[in-house]
Amino acid sequence: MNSLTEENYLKALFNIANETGEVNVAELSKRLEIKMPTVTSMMKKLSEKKLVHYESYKPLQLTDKGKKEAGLIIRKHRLTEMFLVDKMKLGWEDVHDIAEQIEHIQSPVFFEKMDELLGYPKVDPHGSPIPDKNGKVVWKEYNKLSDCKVGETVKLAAVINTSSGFLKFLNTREMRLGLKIKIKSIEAFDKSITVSYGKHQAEALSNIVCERLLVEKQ
Amino acid sequence: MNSLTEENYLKALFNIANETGEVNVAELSKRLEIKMPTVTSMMKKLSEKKLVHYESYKPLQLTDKGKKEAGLIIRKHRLTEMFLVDKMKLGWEDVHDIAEQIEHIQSPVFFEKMDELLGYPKVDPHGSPIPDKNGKVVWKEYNKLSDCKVGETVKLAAVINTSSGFLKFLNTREMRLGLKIKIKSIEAFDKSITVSYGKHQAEALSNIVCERLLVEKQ
DNA sequence: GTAATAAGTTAGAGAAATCTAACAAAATTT
DNA sequence: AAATTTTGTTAGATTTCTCTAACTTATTAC
Ligand SMILES: [Mn+2]
Ligand SMILES: [Mn+2]
Ligand SMILES: [Mn+2]
Ligand SMILES: [Mn+2]
Repeated sequence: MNSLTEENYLKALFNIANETGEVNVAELSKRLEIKMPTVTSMMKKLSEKKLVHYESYKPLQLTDKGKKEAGLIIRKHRLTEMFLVDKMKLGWEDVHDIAEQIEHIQSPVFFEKMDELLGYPKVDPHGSPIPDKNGKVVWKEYNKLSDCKVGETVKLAAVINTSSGFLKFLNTREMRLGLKIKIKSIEAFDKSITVSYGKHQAEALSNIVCERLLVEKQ
Repeated sequence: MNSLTEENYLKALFNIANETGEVNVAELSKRLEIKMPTVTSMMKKLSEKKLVHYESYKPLQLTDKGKKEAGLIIRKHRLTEMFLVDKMKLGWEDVHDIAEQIEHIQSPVFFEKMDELLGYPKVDPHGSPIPDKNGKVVWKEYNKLSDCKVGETVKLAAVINTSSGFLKFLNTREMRLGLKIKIKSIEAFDKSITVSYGKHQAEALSNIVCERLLVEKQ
């Protein structure tokens, strides 16, 4: 059994590896807001437990065992987020902080019931894939809205940044996952994009926003 | 903010006081499965935080502040149990261990939503009262089934022992809260009681069982 | 009312998770 | 290639929560 602290390290290792490929002590330290010497000693501990491959000055790597355990924690996190949105009617901007806590609950039956009630969902409310019961996760290849061309019609599939602030911004524009979006024009100067969707005929979105919206081409 | 450990001490103090009136170090130590010297030092700490009145060799007492905080944790516990049974379709014998963990979740909105979805319940699945938003709890006066007379018809209102084993036993006899039970006879020798209810015409219940069943007279 | 037992405290130590200060290695810049 | 900066490690201390051993106080038994 891993402690809550160890679980948070595993999850961070898994997430950073999925985002940037390689994980180093400095990045992990920044992500967890824990000083580097503390991270180093935890890496030694997780190495003892065969969850991490650790060698001084080398990039950090989860073992297969570590990947599986991390995947299962993320599974609990994302199932929880889905449950909170679908069954408890909380906003997608409110669920992350609660899921950060509930992901550590030890109770297979609790999460199996969640999964069942939700109808075995494949993605969470932010479009992130839910790892399977072996902790395995398959990422679909999406495009950033900022990489699309004028005239294309795309479907909003996922959001990269899941900060409450960003999600609340999307709420004000009535943007939801599954939304069909048409690219009307792109401003060369600042790469902002004007799109139309639903009742919105011409909504201007900054490049910063468009880089955080993942879409599927139709 | 109190730590998870502190919360568990507060809750135990509250529960023991409600069961037996007075709380002493030995009882608290037994309940929490923590050695007495550890309990003593935690009492000093909680006393510092104005949550417990502590004097050497005197009975332990929660302050008003301590009672409120304990009541609010128990509120979260019992709301959770109700949610797990009513909304997640888990058995009343399965929910306590999960609630023991979820009661420590920090998220007012999460528990308010639970309360709302449940329609502001007053009791949990075991018949225990749910403290209000100020941590206040009012116990109804129930009778033990073992104290009833032959010929009386009573309603099952609560169970005292909420161990999974006892609740599974009640399941095998199809006994639920709200059930109307008629006392048919009492065996003088061992104080076992024969009752009828639902489809059950004559079910013999040992005194040990009857002492754990709280009923309301009709 | 003394002896035995139970309950409670003090003292000291250990595990887990964190920190700061100082040093060492690696990468980057010039 | 030397200097500088970034990254990572070691050493030692701190906080929280726990324990055991030894001692003290209170209660119960005789
Ligand atoms: Mn999340
Ligand atoms: Mn998510
Ligand atoms: Mn319970
Ligand atoms: Mn209960």
